[in-house]
Amino acid sequence: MSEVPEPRVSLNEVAYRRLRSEIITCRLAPGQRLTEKQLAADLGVSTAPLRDALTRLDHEGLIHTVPFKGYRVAPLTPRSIDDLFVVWRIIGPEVIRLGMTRASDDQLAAARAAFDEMGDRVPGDAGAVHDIDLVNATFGTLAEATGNDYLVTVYRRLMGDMSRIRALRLTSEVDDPSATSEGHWVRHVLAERDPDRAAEQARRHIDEVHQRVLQAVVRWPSVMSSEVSVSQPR
Amino acid sequence: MSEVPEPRVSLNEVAYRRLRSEIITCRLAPGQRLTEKQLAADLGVSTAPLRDALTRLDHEGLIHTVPFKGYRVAPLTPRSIDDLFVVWRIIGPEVIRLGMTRASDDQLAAARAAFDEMGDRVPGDAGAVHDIDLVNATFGTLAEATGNDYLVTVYRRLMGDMSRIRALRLTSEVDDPSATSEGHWVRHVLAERDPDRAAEQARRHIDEVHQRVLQAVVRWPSVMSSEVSVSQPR
DNA sequence: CCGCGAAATGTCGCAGGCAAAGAATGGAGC
DNA sequence: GCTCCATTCTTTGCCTGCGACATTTCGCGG
Repeated sequence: MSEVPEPRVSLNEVAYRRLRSEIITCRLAPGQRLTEKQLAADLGVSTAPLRDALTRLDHEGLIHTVPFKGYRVAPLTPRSIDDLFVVWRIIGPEVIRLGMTRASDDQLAAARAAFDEMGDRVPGDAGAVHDIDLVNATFGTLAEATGNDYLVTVYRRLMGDMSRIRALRLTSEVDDPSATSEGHWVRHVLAERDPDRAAEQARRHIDEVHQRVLQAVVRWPSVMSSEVSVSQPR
Repeated sequence: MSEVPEPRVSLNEVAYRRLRSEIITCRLAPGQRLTEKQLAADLGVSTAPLRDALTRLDHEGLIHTVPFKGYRVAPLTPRSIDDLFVVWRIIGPEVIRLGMTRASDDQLAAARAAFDEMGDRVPGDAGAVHDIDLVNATFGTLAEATGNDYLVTVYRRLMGDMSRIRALRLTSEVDDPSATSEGHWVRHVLAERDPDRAAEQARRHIDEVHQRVLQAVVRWPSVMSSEVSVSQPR
C-alpha cells in the first residue's frame, strides 16, 4: 500500500552510522587515534559531515575528544567494562519489569515471535546470533514496549556499548551452549507475564554474563587497549 | 601567583554551553522552532560551530531534529516529564547506594560540607538554591564518588533535563519549606553511611518530588508545550 | 475551491584559510 | 661525543563563507 518513499538520508547520518558500526564491531580498535582527513577519505565524505558524526559519537561516549588535539576511539578497559555492567545491572531488570507490566498482549506476542525466529537460526551460520544478541533484541523490544522514550534512548546507548564488548574476541568464552538451549529463560519469561520474576531472571542473566566476561578479560588481557600510542592509520 | 592557564575553549563549546543553558532554563521555550541563521546571529558565531552544538543537543535529547526540515527545542509534555521521573527513580537510588558504599571518608565529608554550605544560603537571595538543586548537587558529588564514569554521564544528562522541568514556573509548588528545614534527610544520610537506608530515602524523595510536580502540572497545564507538537507521532 | 508551479526560506555540504599542537632539526653547553 | 633546549616545520583540528539541494509557501490559472 505504501511505497517506501526512499527515506533520503543526509551524509552526516551515513557517516555517523558507518563510523559507529566500525567502532562497535571493533574494526576500529579501541584507543586508536582518528584524524579527520583520513576518515573523511575512507568514508568518502567531506570533513563537515564527518565532524558531525564525530561529535555525536563523542557525546555518546564511543569517541574521546581532546579539544585542539584530536580524536580517538574510546578505550575499552576492564574498568570501563565493569562500569558498563554496573549500569546495565541497574537499568536492565527495571526495563524488563516495566516492559512486562506495560506491554500489550500483541507486543508481548511479537517479542515472543521475534525471539523464536531469531533462535531458529542455525549456529555456525554466517548471520548466526549469539545468545547476547538474542537477549538484547528481546530486551530492546520490551524497552520500546514501556512507552518511555527516555528509557529507550538510555537503553539503546547501553546496548551499543555492549555490542562493542561482545565484538572483542571474547565471544567464544561468553557464549554458553546451554544458554541457547530449548528451555531458554527468556521464553518462559515472555510466556508467563510475571514482572517481578522477569526482572529477577534478567538480573541473574546480567550477572552471569558479567562473570563470564570478567573471566574472559582475565584470560586475555591482550585484547584490551593498554597501549594507545601512535598507531598509524590503515 | 597562579597564572590561570586560560583554558582555550572552542567556539562550538561556547555555543553548546550557551544554547544548552538557554534551553534548560526555558528561556528558549520547549517546542520552539530554531533556525541556524537566527541562532548564529544571536550567539555571535558562524553556522558550523552552531550546527555542532545543535548536533550535540539533539543527541542529548534537548533538541529534536528532523532532517532537511529544521530543529526545535524538545517539547516538554506531561508524558515526557513522567518518563523522566521513571528513569530517575530507577537510577537515582542506586547511584546513592553505590556512592555511599564506594565513597571514601573524605569524599563523604566533602559532600556533607558542600551540602551545609549551600544550605546556609538565605532563601530569597538572588542565588538562592531550591531544595532540588541542593539534593541534585549532593547526588552529583555522590555519583562522582562511585568512580563509575558511565554512570556519571547518564546521571548528568538526567539532571540537565531535570533542571528544565524545574525552570518551568512550577517551582513555587515544588518547593517545600519543610524540606529545607534543619533536619534535612540528606544530612542524616550523609552522616550515618547506611547505603540501603540512603537509597530508600532517595527513592522516597524522588517519589515526593514526582507527586508534587504531577500536581503542579495538573494545575498549570498552560506552561506545557501543547500547541507546537503537531508532527510528533510517538 | 482546488491543484500546480515558481519563488523564498532554510538546511546540507564543500573548499580553503587560520591557528595551535607535536615532530623534526640545528646549535649550544657540559 | 652526548644531552638538552630553542627554533622551524609539518600535521591537524577549527572556523568562515559560499553554493547546492530540499522543503515550504504563495500566487496563478482552471
